[in-house]
Amino acid sequence: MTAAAPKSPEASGARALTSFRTIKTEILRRIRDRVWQPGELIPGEEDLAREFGCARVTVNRALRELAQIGIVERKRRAGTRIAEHPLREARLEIPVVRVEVEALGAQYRFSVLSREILAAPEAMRARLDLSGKVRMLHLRCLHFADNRPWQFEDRWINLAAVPDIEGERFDTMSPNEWLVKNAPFSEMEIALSATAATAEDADLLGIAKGDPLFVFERTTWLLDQPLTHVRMLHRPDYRMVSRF
Amino acid sequence: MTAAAPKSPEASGARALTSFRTIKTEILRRIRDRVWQPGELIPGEEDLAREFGCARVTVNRALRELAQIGIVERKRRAGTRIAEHPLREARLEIPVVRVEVEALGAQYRFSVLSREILAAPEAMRARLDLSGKVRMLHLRCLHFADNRPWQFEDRWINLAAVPDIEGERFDTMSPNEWLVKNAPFSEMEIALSATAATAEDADLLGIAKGDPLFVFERTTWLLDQPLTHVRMLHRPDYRMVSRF
DNA sequence: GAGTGGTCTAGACCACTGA
DNA sequence: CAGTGGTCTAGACCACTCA
Repeated sequence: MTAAAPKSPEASGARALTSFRTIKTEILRRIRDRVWQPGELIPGEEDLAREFGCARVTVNRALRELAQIGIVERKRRAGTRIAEHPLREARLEIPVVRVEVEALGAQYRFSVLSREILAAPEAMRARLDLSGKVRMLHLRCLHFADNRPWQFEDRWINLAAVPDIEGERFDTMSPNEWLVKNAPFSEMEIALSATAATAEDADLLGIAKGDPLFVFERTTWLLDQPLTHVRMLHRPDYRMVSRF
Repeated sequence: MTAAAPKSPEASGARALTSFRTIKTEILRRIRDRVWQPGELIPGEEDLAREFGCARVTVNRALRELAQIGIVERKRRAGTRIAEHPLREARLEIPVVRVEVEALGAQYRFSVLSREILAAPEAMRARLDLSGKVRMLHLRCLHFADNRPWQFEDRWINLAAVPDIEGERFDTMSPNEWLVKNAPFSEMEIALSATAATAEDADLLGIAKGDPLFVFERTTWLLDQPLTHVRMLHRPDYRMVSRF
């Protein structure tokens, strides 16, 4: 018997019947059809592998991915059970503002309102888990779609972690894009909220003071070293959507 | 040689050195240290496996997970390259409102403002990819933290997909929790935005008309069958945070 | 202590796609 | 059409945890 050949009779000539995707779907079906109820313990990997006529690793991958999205909960020794409270994770695509604007068919433009290098203020040090004296680059930018203000960005960058950015003038590439291109990260914290536009916000974004703004804050790290913190304000008509 | 024993000399007695986690970290390190630059093609799985002294599957898992979070991009035949625009995904935990409130040390309470069964309005059918005559349950609920309004929820439920909910009175369990417990889903769409409180919103949430509200909309499906659509409004001081 | 999931190895076939 | 990633098999050791 060859390696990839299915073992179960009903699967003859139909690889897909024992693929990890098929197993995921079948498990979802059993949950939907109440064969397995929330909170219920389901058979172990070994048993399922025997039932599906596949290797245990294949069942493992299916269950691992279902656990990742919160459909089942797995514990050693305790086994796998259908999640009672599927505290699911939503995945949000983090857009590059230029790409986002251009995807709407609008013309993208940005402007750097201010640029200064200074010691990190206490609040920023706390937010980034930094201590001691830290030089940071503080930038304030406005992004436009067809010359209409689209997003106001207030960013702090840890120069110790991203030294190359100190010489950048951002004539053609926005700080956002420069960082995306040159400073990959492995960890991130995001916070979403709504706030009322201050007089300055309103002036910059071309809206009225007190109008609702969508706030997107993001902090990133690479291997425990903080890179940047950014606060982005969007006009009231902005929607962040994700389907998966 | 036993199955799990590492092959590389430096790994003797240190399994972890060739684990998929180690490989992920090492790849991130190389990106950080500019050994591999954005856009660059990195060695194939086979080569890396040889270099790290591990099986190709192990490298595969490391790279697959890095691709999942957008650090690298993979294509058959073309190989794996460091992402130029790491359009990363943010992961947001979707909270059960009761759990969220109780986590703050506050007392949770909810109230069903209205409950009606009716044919789906056109807008809702479109949103849920439904056609024809569809019976839906429409619910409006208010959630409290220590008797202070916390969230206003406007929900539509597809009775064909979740028939058992028709008899529910929601005396003790909120619709939110009932669904979480009884109607697992496999697909979801979320939309985040900010809006100004209408007079009714303001009245319900105990804030002023025009105050900024954080809006969280969610639609869920199980195996292509739409389950529910919900629009949740939060008071201006609400923040949705996630770190990973 | 024993059972379950977590992970690794070695080898293989296959699908896709870019040179 | 050849090379790369995608995935599967079979077998194994190990870590954690619960009874």
